[in-house]
Amino acid sequence: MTRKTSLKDIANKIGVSASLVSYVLNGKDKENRVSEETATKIRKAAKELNYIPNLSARSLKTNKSHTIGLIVADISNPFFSNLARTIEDEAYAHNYTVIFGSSDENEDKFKRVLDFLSTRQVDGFIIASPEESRETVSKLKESNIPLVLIDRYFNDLETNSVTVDNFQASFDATTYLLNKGHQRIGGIMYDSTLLHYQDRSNGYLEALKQAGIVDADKFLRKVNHQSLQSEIKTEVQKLIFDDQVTAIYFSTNTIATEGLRQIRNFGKKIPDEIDVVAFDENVIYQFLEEPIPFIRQPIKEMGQEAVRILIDQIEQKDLEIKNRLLKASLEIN
Amino acid sequence: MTRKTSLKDIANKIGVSASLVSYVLNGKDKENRVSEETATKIRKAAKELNYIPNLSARSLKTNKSHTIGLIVADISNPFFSNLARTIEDEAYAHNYTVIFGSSDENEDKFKRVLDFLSTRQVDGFIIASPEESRETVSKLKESNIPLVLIDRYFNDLETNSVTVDNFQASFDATTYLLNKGHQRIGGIMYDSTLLHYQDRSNGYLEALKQAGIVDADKFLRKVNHQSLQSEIKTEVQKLIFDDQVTAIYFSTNTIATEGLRQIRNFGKKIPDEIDVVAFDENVIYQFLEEPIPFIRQPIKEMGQEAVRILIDQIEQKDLEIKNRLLKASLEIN
DNA sequence: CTGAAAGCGCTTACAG
DNA sequence: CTGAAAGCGCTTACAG
Repeated sequence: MTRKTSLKDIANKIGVSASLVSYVLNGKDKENRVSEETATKIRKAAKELNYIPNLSARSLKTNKSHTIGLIVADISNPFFSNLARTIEDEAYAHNYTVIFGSSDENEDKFKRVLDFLSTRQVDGFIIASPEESRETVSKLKESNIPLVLIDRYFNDLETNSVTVDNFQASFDATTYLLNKGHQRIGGIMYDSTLLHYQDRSNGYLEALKQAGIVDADKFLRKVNHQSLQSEIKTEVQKLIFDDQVTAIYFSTNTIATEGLRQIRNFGKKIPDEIDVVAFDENVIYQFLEEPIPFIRQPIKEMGQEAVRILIDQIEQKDLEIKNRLLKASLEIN
Repeated sequence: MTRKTSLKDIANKIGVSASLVSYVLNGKDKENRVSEETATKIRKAAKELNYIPNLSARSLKTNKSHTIGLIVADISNPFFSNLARTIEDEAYAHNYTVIFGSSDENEDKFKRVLDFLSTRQVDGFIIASPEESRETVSKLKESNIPLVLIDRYFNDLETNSVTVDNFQASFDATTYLLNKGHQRIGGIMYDSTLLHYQDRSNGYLEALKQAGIVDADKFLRKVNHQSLQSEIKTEVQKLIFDDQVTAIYFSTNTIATEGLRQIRNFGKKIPDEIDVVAFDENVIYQFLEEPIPFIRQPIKEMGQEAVRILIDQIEQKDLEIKNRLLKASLEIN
């Protein structure tokens, strides 16, 4: 295992100083008035010696790692893995690399992942913050490391964020059902303090209220993350048989998948007997008797925006705090 | 933005040398006979000053980054995102961090990602190599950086690998259909030079041959990655209506999803009119009239093994080349 | 038990 | 147009 070639090796080979090699290989030959001849020789030698810069050394000197830390709830969740993919692409395009960690929606784990990645000299973070993580994020912000929240956000915490208008999307989804004539519309949501989930509840409730429905929350059901399957089963059963709803709004991908299974499990036809709208796209929708309407989040745009905002701040091109609120659209087949 | 505290800050604060601080904070105080008293003072000061080691500096010195480069076909593909998750967990458990890139099954992109990550001082790679990448992987191997292939492999290229017995799994799946009395069994595969896909074809063919079926390959269909949807539609149609098959084996997740859609699209009942087995698990199977049998890959084990082998080699604990062939089991509900 | 020193491979202000 | 030098923050062999 031979040592990798360094700047100095190149410098020695052609008899110039390391400074010149550094300037040339970093494209700063013009501004440092390196002669074209020397520059050419350097580039040639670099190629011949198969030079790969040592980024640890560069990092140490410049205090920049060109690495973004991405923390999501779970990289194996399709929403987040798709987000990760667009973030990867955008980061690579800017010559940044992505290092990731999953918080499992758990504040403790989140803190550990954050600490771990902080050690790694990341230049900035893109974070989908879990419940109860306000303090941690607030501290992170105070440490002045660039930071963009994605998907989730906090009130009264001035940070960059890229989110979707969950309220409006839920409002639209519910309105769609109302417009089809439904009056008894169930809504299944996460029992969570995360604001973006609350926005979904509120959008649903507001649509019902504006339609003049009294006790708008009487068919709103909250389920827990940990006991999702059993709770959804119970709630779907109650909504259908006790509450006699004619439609249900499922406020997340996971809830929809389980909810749809249960509706069929209870022998009800979708959409004829129970009409349905879901948040997020899912392949399974194509395996129902009829494809159902769903809310599509602009995942690509979210990832791209987050990376752009972050890199602008890392490179100090734009330090203004940005809050991008993107639109999620209801897709009706 | 104040400068982060360094080893020297701690050393100065309590009036010792940086060496001692380094020893203590790296848990080498015993072996370097640092006095318990000094050690305690150092640990206390480190905590007070909120010391975070600069890993770039450490990397530069030790030539180790404690970072693993993961290259898959596409991080947003469920198989790979699940794999990524187990790799993340196992890496974190060993104090390693994961940096990733997607090759899009494209050799050029693969090379670019590899070059890009190589620059980042990764200690080793876990790679799901795309078609035509033999040369690139071979060169990488010669550069002596630790490397584990996952999911895919090459003949006559001695590298660590963690793969699944695709031949046996396909054989089992096909045998399952044969045992149910099917004689005309279609098989839809990728048209690919990747060996693990060919193993799947071969397992299917071998099962048919052993069952005494002549022209075993007459219902074997190969489809292209890029025009998957239309080709599968055509092939499913031909298999059902021209070839009168009574069962189909779908050799990947993606092929199965589209294939199942098409069977239903052509009005055939699963499994009564067309029986089916698929490679890989998928939520959609629960949305069919009856859940179908499928081959489950031991994703967690694959990820864990790959990380363990890699780290053993990085840390030179075990330099022997390892080829782990794991079993994928047929799940029948 | 402790400290001084070298050096990892870069970048960059400075001098000429 | 070019070179010498300092220094980023660590680790570690060596001396005492």
